[in-house]
Amino acid sequence: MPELPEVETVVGDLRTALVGRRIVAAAVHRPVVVRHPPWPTFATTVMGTTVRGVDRQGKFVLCELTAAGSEGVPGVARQRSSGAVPEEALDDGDGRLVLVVHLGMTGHLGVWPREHPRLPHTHVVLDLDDGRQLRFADARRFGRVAAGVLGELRERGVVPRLGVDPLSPGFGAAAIAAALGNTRRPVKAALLDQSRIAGLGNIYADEVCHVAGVRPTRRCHRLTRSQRQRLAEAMVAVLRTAITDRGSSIDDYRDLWNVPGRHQEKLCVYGRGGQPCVGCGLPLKQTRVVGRTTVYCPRCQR
DNA sequence: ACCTACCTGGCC
DNA sequence: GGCCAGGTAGGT
Repeated sequence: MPELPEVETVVGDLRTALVGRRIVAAAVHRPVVVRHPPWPTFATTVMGTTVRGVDRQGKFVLCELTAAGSEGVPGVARQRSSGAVPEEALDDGDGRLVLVVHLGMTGHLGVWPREHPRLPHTHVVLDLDDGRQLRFADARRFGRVAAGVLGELRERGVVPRLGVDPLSPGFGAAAIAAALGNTRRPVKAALLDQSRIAGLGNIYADEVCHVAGVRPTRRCHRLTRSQRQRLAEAMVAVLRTAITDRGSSIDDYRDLWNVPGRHQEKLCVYGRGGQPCVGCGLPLKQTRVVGRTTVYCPRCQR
């Protein structure tokens, strides 16, 4: 399942593959995956645009597009045509035209030569000016694509308000710890709540709790200062390591070229219910918290 | 703050 | 043949 590290991996690879490329054709084979604007306007919105940059907000992939035909027009083309521009230099304002992709559970973005056979369940195909195609495939169709001005997409709820991004340079451990809040809900609920903390899903929420030594069932308002601090630090450490490993491929996640990540082998608790804890050897407990399968060590996590 | 629908491949 | 996986939206 694509969570922050998988999305970050895809975003980095997309940046290399797409920046500077023009979208010369757009085909939607399964209109229901296009969240906005209604097909076929989606196709005309992206057609003829050039990709200026690729970044991420939580699990949302944002490809910044120039308006069609605006390349080289003074005052419209921006001073960052090289593609080697650092991420921070990108306009993160709501005025930019963006192609938005959320991968949901089984969504996949691929970049392939036009003649390369398509993966099953390929719903959207964008032809690029280098003879390759950006393809969106998704067996379970929980994923969505959209295009438009970011501010309008926000107003329409296509891109929701997201909480702090644990890897954003703008947020330190204190801000992340505060974002957990003081509710009586279990800490796992807060970790999964994208409007508090953006980017964690079921896999990394459990891993973060394990590394922090906190039970996923612990209520937020009962967290000690030190537990909050450890959770904040664990988020950064777990997510960064997973990104280094190019994400976790449990069942479906693959990168742009269909290559799996390698972090699944390093997961401490996810998918390991009943197996011995890497810390103490006691069998890991598998339960259900806020409707999600949850695994933790009853000794190492309090 | 909770519940259910959405979806399909994989597994018992 | 039926159930389960889970991110998000939308409803109560």
